[in-house]
Amino acid sequence: MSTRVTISDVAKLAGVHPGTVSRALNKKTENQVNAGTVRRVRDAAKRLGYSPNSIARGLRTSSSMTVGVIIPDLTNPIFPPIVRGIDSYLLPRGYTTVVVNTDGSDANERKLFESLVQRQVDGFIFGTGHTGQSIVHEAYERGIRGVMVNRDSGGVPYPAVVGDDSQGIRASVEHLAQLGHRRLVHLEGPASFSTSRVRAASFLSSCAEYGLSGTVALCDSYSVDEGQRVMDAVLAEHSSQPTAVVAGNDLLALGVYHSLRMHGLRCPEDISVVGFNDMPFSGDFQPPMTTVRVPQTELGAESARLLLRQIEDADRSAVRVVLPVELIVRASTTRVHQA
Amino acid sequence: MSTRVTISDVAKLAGVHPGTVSRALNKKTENQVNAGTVRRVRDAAKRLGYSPNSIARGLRTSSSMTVGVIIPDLTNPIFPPIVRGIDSYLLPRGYTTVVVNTDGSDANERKLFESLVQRQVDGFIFGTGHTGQSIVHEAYERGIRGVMVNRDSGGVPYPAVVGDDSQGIRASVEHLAQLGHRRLVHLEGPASFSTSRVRAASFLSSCAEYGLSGTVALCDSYSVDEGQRVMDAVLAEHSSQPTAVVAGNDLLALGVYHSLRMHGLRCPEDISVVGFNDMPFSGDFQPPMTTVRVPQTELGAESARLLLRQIEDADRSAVRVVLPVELIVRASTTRVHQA
DNA sequence: CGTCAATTCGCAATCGATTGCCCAAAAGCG
DNA sequence: CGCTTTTGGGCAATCGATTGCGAATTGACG
Repeated sequence: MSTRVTISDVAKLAGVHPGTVSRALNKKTENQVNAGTVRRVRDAAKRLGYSPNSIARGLRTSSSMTVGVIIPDLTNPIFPPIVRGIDSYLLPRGYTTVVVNTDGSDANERKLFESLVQRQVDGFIFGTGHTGQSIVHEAYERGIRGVMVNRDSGGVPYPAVVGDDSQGIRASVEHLAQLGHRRLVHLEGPASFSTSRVRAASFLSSCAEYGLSGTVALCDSYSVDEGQRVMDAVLAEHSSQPTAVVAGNDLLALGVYHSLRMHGLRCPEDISVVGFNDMPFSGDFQPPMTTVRVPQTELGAESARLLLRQIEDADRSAVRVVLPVELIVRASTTRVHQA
Repeated sequence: MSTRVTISDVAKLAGVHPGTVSRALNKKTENQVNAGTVRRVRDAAKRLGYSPNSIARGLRTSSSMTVGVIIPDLTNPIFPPIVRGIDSYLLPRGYTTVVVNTDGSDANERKLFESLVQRQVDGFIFGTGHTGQSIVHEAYERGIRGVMVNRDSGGVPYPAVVGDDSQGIRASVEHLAQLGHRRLVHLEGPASFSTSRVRAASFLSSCAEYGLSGTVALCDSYSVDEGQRVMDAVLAEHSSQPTAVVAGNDLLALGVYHSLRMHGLRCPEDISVVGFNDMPFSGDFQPPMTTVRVPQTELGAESARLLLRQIEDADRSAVRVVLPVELIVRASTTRVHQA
C-alpha cells in the first residue's frame, strides 16, 4: 500500500546524496544547494512521483503536522462549522486536524487526549469548556500547546476564542423588554461549562437593568430533552408564569418548543422564546427561532490561527479574543399579549 | 512537548533489552517473553508513565492506525452521525479517524487524498460518491484499502454500505398514493451521485406501479438553495401542477418549503413534501417533515467494520451492504384536497 | 599565484520502536 | 548423564527522512 518511492530513489535518479534531496526539496534549506541541482532533484522527484513519508519526517522532527480538536459531540450542530473553520485555516498550511468526541465524559476526554499526545499531535483545540477536572490544566502544565474555543479558559493561561455571550444575552433581554415582556426565565446550561455562568450572570444583570423580573432554571446538559424537561418543570410551578424564555442555547430552546406544544401553549403567542448560537437550520424550525448568531466558522478559524502562532512562533501569550454576536429576530418572539 | 520517556528508558529500569520491552508490551508477542519479565517491564513502564511513540511505531510497521474519511461537507447534517458511527467502531480498536471535506470539488478530493496517503493512513472511507473522475478508481488500482459509505461504489470493487434508497422512495410514493395524490414531482440530486439516479429510477417505477403521473426535475447540488431554485422553476411551469413533491433529500425538501412559502403556498395543505434521510431536526421544521429515515450511525459503523476487515484480515471481497430504511410520516404530507 | 572565505554537498548519526536471527540457558528424554 | 528441543531474550538492522559536521570545489582578492 501507499508510496514505495523514497528519498533515496530520488537521490539515485538525480545522482546525488539523499541528504541533498532532502535539502533541495525543503523550502527553508533549498538555498543550501545549487540551483541547478535543485532543479535536477525536483524533476527526478516529479518523474518518480515522490511524496515524502510524513511519518518518517515526523519521527525525525518530532512534529506531526497534526492538531487535535476535542469537542463534546460532533452531532451538536454548532460544532461542524467550528471544525470547518479550523480546517479552513490549518489545511492550507499543511496541517491535518483530528477531531474527537468526549460525549461529555471527563474519562473519555482524558483517554482521547492521551491517545492524541501519543500520536504526537502538535497542539490541541479544546471545545470542551469544563471548569471541572478536565485535562486542560494538566495539558498546560505539561507544556502542551493549546487553545480554547467557544469556551473560556477557566484560569488556564491558554488563549481563548469566544463569542460575546454577555452582549448576546443582553441584546435578547433588551429585545424582549421592548416587546413588553416583564417576567422572564432563563434556562441555564450545565454548571460545568464556563459559558453557562456567563450567560446566566448577564441575564440577571440585564433583567435588572431593564427592570424586569428574571428567574433562572438550571439544566443538566445542553440538549433538547433537557430543555423540555426543565421547561416542563417551570410550567408546573404555581408561581406567576413567565411570558418569555431566554434559553442557554438553541438546543434547549428547541426543548422549550416541545414542552410548550405538549402543554398546548403556542409560541410566540403565549410565550416567546429566544435561543443562542443560531445553529444551522434554526431559521427553519417551527416557529423560526429568534436567536443570537455566533460566528462559529470564524471562532474556529481564529482559534486555529492562535494555535499555529504558538506552535510556529512559540508565542504563548494568553490572549482572549471575543468575537461580536448578533441578535437574529425571527418568529419565536412577539409583543406580549396583555400587560 | 509530549512524551520524553522512550522504550530504552523502560528497558534500563527493568534491566532488559529494548527489544524485550517491545515484545513484553505487545499483546501478540508477549508470549515470547517470560511472564515474570513481562510483569517487571509492565510496571517499569507504568512507573515511568511510558506511552509508545506511535510515529516511530508507524514508521517501522508502515501503518498509522489511522483511517481517512472523505466527505463532501461536514456541515451537511447527515455526515456527523455517519462520522460518529465510524468513530464508534474504530476508536475502541485503536484507530483514529481523520475527516476531510472536499466541498464537492474533485481537485480538492484528489489533493486531500494524496495528503492522507502521504500520512500513511491505513485505509479510506469514501462518502463522496462521484461517478465521475473521483480518485476512487485510482485508489483501488493502487491497492489502497477503502469502503464506500452512503454511496454506491460505481464499478469499483470496493465494499459499499448504503441505505435502501429504492425501497425508501417506493414507500414515499406509496404513502402519497394512499393519500390520494396523482401528480408527483421528484427533485433529483446531481447526476454525479450514484444515489441520485437510483432514487430517480425508483421514483419513476414506483409511480408507474401505482398508476401516478410522475415527472423529474434535476438539481445541480444537494442544497437548500438549489431545492428552492428548482421548485421555483417547477411552479413557474404552466403545465398541470403536482400535488406532492418527493425531494432527493431533506436539504432539497427544505428548499421546497422555502419556495412554497415564497409563492404563498401552504405545506401540506396545498402541496405535500417528502424528504429523504431524516437528518437531525427534520422533525422540528415547519412543518415537521415526512421523510425517509436512513440509519446513518449504523452506516458509518458498518463501513468501518468492513474497512477493518480489509486492513486486518486482508479480506477484499466487494460486499454490498444494504441497510433498511423507514418512512417517517410527520406533518408535511396530507390527503390531497380535491381530485 | 597563494590564501582565505564562501558554496555545495556527502557522510553518518539520529528520531523510537519492531523484528529476524541467533545464542545461551533450561527443560525434556532415553 | 549426554543430547535434543524449547524458551527467553540480546543484538543489530530497519523503517524514511532530517541535519550537524566537515571536506572538496570554486571564486575572490591582494
